[in-house]
Amino acid sequence: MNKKVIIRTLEKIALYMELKGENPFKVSAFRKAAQALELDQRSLSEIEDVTKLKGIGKGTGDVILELMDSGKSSVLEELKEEVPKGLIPLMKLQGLGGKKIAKLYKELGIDSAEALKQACIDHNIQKLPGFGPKSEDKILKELMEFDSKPGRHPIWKTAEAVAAINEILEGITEVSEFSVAGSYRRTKETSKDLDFIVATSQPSIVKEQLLAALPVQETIASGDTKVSVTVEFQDPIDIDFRLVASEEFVTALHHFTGSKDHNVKMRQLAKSQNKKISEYGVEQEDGSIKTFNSEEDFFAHFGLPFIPPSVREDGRETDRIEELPELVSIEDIISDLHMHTVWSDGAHSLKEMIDACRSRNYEYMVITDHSQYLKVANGLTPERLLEQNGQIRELNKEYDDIEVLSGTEMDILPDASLDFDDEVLKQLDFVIASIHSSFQQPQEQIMERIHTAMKNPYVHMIAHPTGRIVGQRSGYDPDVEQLLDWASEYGKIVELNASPYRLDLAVEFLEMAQEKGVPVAINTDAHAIDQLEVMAIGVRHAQKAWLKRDNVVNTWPLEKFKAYLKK
DNA sequence: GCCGTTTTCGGCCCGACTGTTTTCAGTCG
Repeated sequence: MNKKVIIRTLEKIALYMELKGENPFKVSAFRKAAQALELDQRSLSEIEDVTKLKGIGKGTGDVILELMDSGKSSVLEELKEEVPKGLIPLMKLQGLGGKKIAKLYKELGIDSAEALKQACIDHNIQKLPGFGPKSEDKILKELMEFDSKPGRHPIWKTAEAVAAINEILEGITEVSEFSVAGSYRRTKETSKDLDFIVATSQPSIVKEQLLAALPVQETIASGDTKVSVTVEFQDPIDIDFRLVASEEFVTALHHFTGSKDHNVKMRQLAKSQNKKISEYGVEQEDGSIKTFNSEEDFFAHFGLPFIPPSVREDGRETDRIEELPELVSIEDIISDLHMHTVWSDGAHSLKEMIDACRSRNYEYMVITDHSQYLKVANGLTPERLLEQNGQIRELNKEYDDIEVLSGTEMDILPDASLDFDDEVLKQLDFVIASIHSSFQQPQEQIMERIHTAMKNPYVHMIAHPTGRIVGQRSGYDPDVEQLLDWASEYGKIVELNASPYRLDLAVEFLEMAQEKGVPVAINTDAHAIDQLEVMAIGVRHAQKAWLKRDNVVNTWPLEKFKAYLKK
């Protein structure tokens, strides 16, 4: 039995129990059991006794054992008899939870979205105790928009919204300090909404100014400390602003940066020290509230080093603090191995890219323009490539503060051949191989193409290994585990493409790469000078996989890098 | 339902906002 199926079943049981109005702690016990399984790296067969896992006891353990045994869960089946299936999707509606939905079912027999809609139209909802005209209105509106609402927003879209909001907040003089928080600050690849913490002594003025400056589509909530709006930038997106006093800024920022699991862990830790964390500060044993000047101080108060937002995810980060000093950080990055110039589809010249990298204090860099197959990108023929190679070698002599290496981003063609002959490749310092075409091929063909590149002794790195675009396309679906095994076998580097459009490899695969000892290069794939900045996003994405500095190629000194290429 | 070198019973993270109430439950993050 698949572990994922068991996890989903436990979560489903929790959901049904919620709809049945079960004790909320019992409900969360099933969620915790699901999480315990999820967080355990081992496969089911490797776990000797599931009930030994923290969070799994007799009740949830029995469910798991039954599932492993028979593939069924009698607990879930009984619940399904009591609770109609049509209630499940209603949980997604804003403002409706288990209890209210249970009430709608018991009192009005509502068992589907369709029935709920009709009840709203017939004004039967507002007659129920606990509901009123406003609830009825809201539910109907939610139901109408249900299908049109986008789920999660990819980071490359939210980045634009964040930039626009930052600009607005900078322009409000009553704002003393502000920061984006939430999943965006944790560099999740998608976000459901955006959170901002705004420090001010005049919340009502700031609130007014904000609402006036934003393209507000709808106001969801508007209290003294919280403003929730749906804003229409490119797509509609929900944004929460928390207006707090200056001294509360740090604890509010920590609280609303999350994740939820991280906060739960921190609060448990605080409790064990007889303290209490809230967004307003840390309540001490004597009842006084302590506030902080920085998140560093906040963590230090609990005896912890600063935990970067990017790793505040599943709550286990507080147990991994000894790994933090080894975690790759932006200061460690001394090179970028993948970028384009006007020779192919880039916006800037060789010299301009070199100067931009010098101003970032890189010790070395590689120019990697596209190869001839990619006609739309003005890919280089062998002749042009060798001409560029010559120019790079000349230019490199002019600088003593940076080493400019000559490379290519060579296409792996649909027929599993490579775009350049070995005779050409051997003249280059660094060869990237990547797939830009025929994404729809069956996995065996895709893997054959990748295998060709892996086997070639002159290829050093596979770029954007899955070809995905975050939140838009899933790429060409390679068998990543096989790909990493080959990389390990043939001594190749895999790329973490830092472009927020790609973030390819994804976090789970980066973890896998590190486990297998495959070195990762974080590269910007910059097509213009300003895109060199996405290195910071890539590094934070790498942190989410707990990549160690030593496993990241572009933290290596030039000599070590060159030695690796030679072997 | 799960957990426990203070505990086998009594907790389980904490607080704001809304819409309903007339002091609060439900929902959300």
